[in-house]
Amino acid sequence: MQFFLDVILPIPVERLFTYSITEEEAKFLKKGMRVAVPFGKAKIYTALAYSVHNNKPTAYEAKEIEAILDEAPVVTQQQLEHWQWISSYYMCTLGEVVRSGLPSGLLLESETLILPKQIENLEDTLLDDDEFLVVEALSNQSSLQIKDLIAILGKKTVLPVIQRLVAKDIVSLKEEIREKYSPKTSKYVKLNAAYEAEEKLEAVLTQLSRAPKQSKAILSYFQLFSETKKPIKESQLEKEGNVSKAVIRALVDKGIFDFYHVEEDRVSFGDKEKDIAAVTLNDLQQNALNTIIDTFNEHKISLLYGVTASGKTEVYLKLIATAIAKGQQVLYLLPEIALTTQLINRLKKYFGNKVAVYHSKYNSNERVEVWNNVLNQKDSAQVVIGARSALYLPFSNLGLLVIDEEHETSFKQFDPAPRYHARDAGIVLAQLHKADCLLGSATPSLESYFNAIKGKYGLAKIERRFGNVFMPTIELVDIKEATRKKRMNGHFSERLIKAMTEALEEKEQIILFQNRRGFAPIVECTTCGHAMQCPNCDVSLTYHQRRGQMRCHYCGYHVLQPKTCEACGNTTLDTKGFGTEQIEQELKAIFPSHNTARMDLDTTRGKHGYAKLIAAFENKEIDILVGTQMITKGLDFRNVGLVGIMNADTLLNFPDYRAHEKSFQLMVQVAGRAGRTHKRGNVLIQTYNPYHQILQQVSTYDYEKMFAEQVYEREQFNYPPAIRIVKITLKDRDYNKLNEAAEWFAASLRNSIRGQVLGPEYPAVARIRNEYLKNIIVKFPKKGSVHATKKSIKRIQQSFDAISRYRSVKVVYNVDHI
DNA sequence: AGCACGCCGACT
DNA sequence: GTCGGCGTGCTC
Repeated sequence: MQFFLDVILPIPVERLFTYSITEEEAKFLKKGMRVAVPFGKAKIYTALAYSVHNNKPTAYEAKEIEAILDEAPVVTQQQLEHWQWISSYYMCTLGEVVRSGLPSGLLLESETLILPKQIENLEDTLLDDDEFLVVEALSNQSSLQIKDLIAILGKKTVLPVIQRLVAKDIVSLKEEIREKYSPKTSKYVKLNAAYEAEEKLEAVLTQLSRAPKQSKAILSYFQLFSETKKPIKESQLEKEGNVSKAVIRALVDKGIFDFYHVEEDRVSFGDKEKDIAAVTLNDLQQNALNTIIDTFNEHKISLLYGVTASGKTEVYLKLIATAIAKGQQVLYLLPEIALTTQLINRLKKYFGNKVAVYHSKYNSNERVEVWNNVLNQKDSAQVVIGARSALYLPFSNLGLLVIDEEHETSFKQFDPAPRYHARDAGIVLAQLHKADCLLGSATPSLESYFNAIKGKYGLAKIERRFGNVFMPTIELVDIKEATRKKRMNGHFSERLIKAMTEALEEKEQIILFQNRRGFAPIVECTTCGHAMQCPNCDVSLTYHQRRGQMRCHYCGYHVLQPKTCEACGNTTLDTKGFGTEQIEQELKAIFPSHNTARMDLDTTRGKHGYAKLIAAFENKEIDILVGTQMITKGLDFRNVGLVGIMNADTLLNFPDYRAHEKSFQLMVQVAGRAGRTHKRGNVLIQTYNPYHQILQQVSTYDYEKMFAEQVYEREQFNYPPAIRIVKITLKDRDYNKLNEAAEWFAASLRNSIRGQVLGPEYPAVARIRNEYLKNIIVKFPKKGSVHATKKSIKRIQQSFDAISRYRSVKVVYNVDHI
């Protein structure tokens, strides 16, 4: 009897791949273990074991697996079930889900190594220049990687050289898999067992009378040990005991001290815990909590709608504590930008070392550690706080899922497949685990609120701020008139400057919101109107003042800013529009004696960039902070008296059916940064159109009205939540081929789908990285055949792929696209 | 996704 | 004349 294994490879190919295995392996292997398999010409890939069977493939000879990488599954059954749901719902392959779900530290790939075979005493005439360079490099190093060769030879095509050398039997090749994950160890020092008895120790100390540093080291060791009652790290003895490394080593050499290594969690926190019982809820919070618990008892999802600074977090804390007490795992999902140290510290304060963090700024090793801790149900990862990718963790005992800032559109993954929405995928995950699921927001998404008032979700509200602080006053400032009368100071109206001056006099801090980074989006010639375009994409280049560059935000193309207009040669270049950089600059001119800072993608790069800015603002080193979206999330600043929104119109005029909903949410969230304690805060919104319905609704915090109006509009124009949407994007370098292909695709869809097919149409940016884009939108009713519709679409793609002329056209699906 | 094979332009 | 560009097809 022969045995075979079907595996999931982390590649965008629909099917499973079959490998041959021995009977022994067949007995050992379980679904969810990793195996290393040869795939393609020579590479070794990590694959996930899916099923063992005896059906010999007929069309090909199955290869043998290379190795089994795990003793026990690293991916659980429930996870696989969830991943399968993601793959089918979001129309991508299971392999793509595996690729984005498994931390890269667990997904190893082989690397080709070039090893010397016979490089001694070679005739120089046997070798050409490239070959000689390789041989010479190999006489110094035991092996080379392909990337080394590229560097050594200074060119990309190194394979022919390698092949020639292999043919001449001078080098050999080897595929090596390297485990990327290495546990972190710490070096500890302990007294050798032989000296533990007191008299022995005294003898040693007398023996060391002529080595004062060494005897002092031993005394320091004992002092530290009696203080902490814990094992002593070498680094600790070095620092706190004030002992040099050389002295410690000398003692180890004498056999008095021993070194030993202990594996350590990189992501470990202090164990100081505050008692959760000390958190008291006010009546509003308590009511909300009770409502939530009631809905959980009905096995329903719950939506917590609490205004900004109403104390939603305390409600979460109580629920988390309950789940922990039951021994369950908890997942607390947040949008990436809201994952601030502020919030993490708050959680750690109550749950101490039960809290693990999982997000993209964590490196591969740290992620693997969290993964393993969750898999093994370790206490140290009982509460996971993370960004959307934390959904992929191997929970087996999930009791509570909290999705905070539920309305955030960044929960939807945009670029590589799977293009999943963490809120929706999270709800499915919770149902799979029969876990409680709580969505929280100060400005719920239309979808969730829609579900709540239809009774599908439970709804809990907190309608007042914690401590009865008033919601900030919102004032709309008409800048159309001011602009016409030339009474604007750059982008600042007189009203805003006055309010800022007052706030600064009161020693309050100010936040200014501008939803665009960079200095100015476009540099335009005032003579001919020409703006520089990106050569690879259909967008204007953006001016970045600090580097004096014109940059493309889509492909990264950049050039130095030209002095004259490319088109007409005039020097009348002028900036149009404005970003955070320019606001900051104007600010410095208007308020030269105050400290200003800017917070956007550019200033928060790196692991700690963000935290530093936040800390500086908290410590009141910064008076005025200019920022993008980033400042709206999860930050709880005590001393902000004024918030200014520089230009509300750029938000409202965004070409997207969600623009109004998003503007409302963003502005209310930004406004919420003001006056969170004691004094009532102020918000100024500058706009050209103060009578816009959304601005009116923002200024009165009228979510209900916004909701009713938007839902009505969506129903009228056939948009979610009334219906469902799949966006299909086709891409190709060939403009004509793309058009033809897109028409073909759309026509086929119209033929076979019950629902509306819109397009194909060019998106706002119709070319990116030299690829032309065209979108087709499919709208279909929620009721009925969501699954069937997707199946029909997939079927059409199969016929599409069979047309050889269209082979190069890439098709991308975006289900529930935002 | 990678990677090899295969066919056409700009240059050691 | 080659090197290297990327279109096309395949991977158990």
